[in-house]
Amino acid sequence: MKRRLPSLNALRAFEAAARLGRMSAAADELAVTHGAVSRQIRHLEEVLGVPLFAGSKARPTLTDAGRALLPGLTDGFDRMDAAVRACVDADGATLDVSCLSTFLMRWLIPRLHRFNAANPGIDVRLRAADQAVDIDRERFDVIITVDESPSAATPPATLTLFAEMLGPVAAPALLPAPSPDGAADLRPLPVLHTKTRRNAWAMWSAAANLPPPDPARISTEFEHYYYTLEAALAGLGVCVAPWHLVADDVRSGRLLAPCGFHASGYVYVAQWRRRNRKTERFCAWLAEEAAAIAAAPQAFPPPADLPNS
Amino acid sequence: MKRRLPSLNALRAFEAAARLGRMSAAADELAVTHGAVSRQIRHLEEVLGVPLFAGSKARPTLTDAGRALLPGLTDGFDRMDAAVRACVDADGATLDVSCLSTFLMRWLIPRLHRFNAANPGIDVRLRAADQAVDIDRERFDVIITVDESPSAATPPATLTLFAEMLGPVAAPALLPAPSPDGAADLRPLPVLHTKTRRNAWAMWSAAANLPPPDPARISTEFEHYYYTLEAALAGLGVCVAPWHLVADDVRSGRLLAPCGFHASGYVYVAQWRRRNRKTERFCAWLAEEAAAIAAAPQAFPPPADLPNS
DNA sequence: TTCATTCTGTGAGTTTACCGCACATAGGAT
DNA sequence: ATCCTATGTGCGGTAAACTCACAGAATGAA
Repeated sequence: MKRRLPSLNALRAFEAAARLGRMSAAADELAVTHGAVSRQIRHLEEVLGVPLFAGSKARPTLTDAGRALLPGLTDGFDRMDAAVRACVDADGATLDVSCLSTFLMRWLIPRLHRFNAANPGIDVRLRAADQAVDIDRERFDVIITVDESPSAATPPATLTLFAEMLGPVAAPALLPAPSPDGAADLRPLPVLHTKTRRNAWAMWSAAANLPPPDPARISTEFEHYYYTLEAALAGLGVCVAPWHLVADDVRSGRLLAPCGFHASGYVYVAQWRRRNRKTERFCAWLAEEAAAIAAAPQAFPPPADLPNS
Repeated sequence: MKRRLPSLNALRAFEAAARLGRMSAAADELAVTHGAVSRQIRHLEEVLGVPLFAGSKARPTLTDAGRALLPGLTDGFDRMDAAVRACVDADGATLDVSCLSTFLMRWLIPRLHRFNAANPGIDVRLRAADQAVDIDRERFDVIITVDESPSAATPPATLTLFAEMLGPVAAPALLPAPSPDGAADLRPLPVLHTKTRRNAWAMWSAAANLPPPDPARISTEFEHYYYTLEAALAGLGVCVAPWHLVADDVRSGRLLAPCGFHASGYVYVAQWRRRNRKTERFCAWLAEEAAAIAAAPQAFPPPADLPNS
């Protein structure tokens, strides 16, 4: 006897609302508006020909029919969810990674060829996401982000990659001849800012215990950190950059960091929900790569008055 | 941990295709085209990041991932289906009845008040359906139809209501004074036909062993049997009518049936899939009502040459 | 009581998912 | 070789589903 299921989306909306007791809560869980849930449930009631919720509009309660319907649906959805999880945990499925966009472009992608070479069977799918990603809702295997508020009720597994170290960098062509100790005078240089991280200079100055640059100095603001770094490389001015994003450039001499780097307080972390072979391999590789660039020249003795007047 | 299910419709399409082994079969089951199933599965593969079918296009086979996904989905959908069935079987739900439209209007609806009075807790929802209704696919509790091809592999439970008895009827005002034996001369009357049942006169003439009306006679064709009956009642001519639809009119004298009625071979039946309290009550009531009108005057001696020249 | 808050119901308008159609493509069978 | 069967896909249309904004109704606090 064939199945005769009503709209699956309506069933899902009802299941969430019935389980949580409120349509608004279901709307949150399903990432839709309460109106959408309300309509879906009404539609389901019409199709089935039986009221599922009753009582006051502000505090609806399940009817007998609703109570009869709920457990089977919850069970059914749970089983389907388990099946999907098992499927995407299999080795053949891609490894989905969410990552801060600048980190993605300047750190992860340049190194990823090594992971691919070592793990030819694992297909990595990258996605740039600069706003907070809800690891409970989105289907990512690993999320690389900065640890700001470790307040989640059930915190996901977390691998600390490294603490962010900030320091001013600029192209060598822009700087006057460095003094014998390697320091250079940054004061005359234009200052580069980034719209999405306006507190970069302030964070650095607090961490380095040095005054921020004079607001009166020539400055340019870019939409994206990636542009700012490119601008610094192109010799447009000096910007505050995280060590891990410029380590290769500093080591190769494409950028100079005359003031060294200081911890900003941010910590880069990789988070995951389910440990499987793919996730383990990737996180292990991340840890290796992170360790390889960990030695930031934070001990570099900065000239006392360099960055500002 | 919240669920992270991909599109439910895509999951359903995959489940059907994987279970049946062919996308076309899934398309049949889901009552969509094969293209729709193909797209849904491709979409699912993209979202999950894992191929589910492989092999030749003409004979796709499940991948390991697909095999891992299928049983959980089947189980989940089955549980949901069971929950929905239990819910609609509950007393609070409506009783959904599909019915041939003329039968609905001229037989079921006029009698339904008695069912409602006797079963105030059961809400009947009627739907007219003149083409064949697949009781396995549509969500009806009872389907009233004519038994034509009892060839279904797993025939549903069936209640025979009565055999169809056909006979010519006309309004008394249209007929000349009847002869002493109650017969009347139908020959001069216009003949009423129905588009959806053009074989009515032929069926009757075969059953009654009388010649069909002369095609040269004045005739009118109506779109729907209901109109034809109304036309006969209004004195527009003579039509072949099933006894159960005109019994009340004949008994009250609004229609005359000078030739009596003869079995057409069609049998009216009620079918259902799941027996529950509502279905039982309704079918029992149907049987009662059917029995109450069963006595068609088929023994009425027709004049040998009445209907035709 | 009265007001503020919270939650659901709903009309209007918009987006998007989904589907059908028609054709292309590709194995497998006779 | 040719037919048959089954899936892949571009295009276009439609209905489902959603958002928005507002209304209505119950709860709790002042």
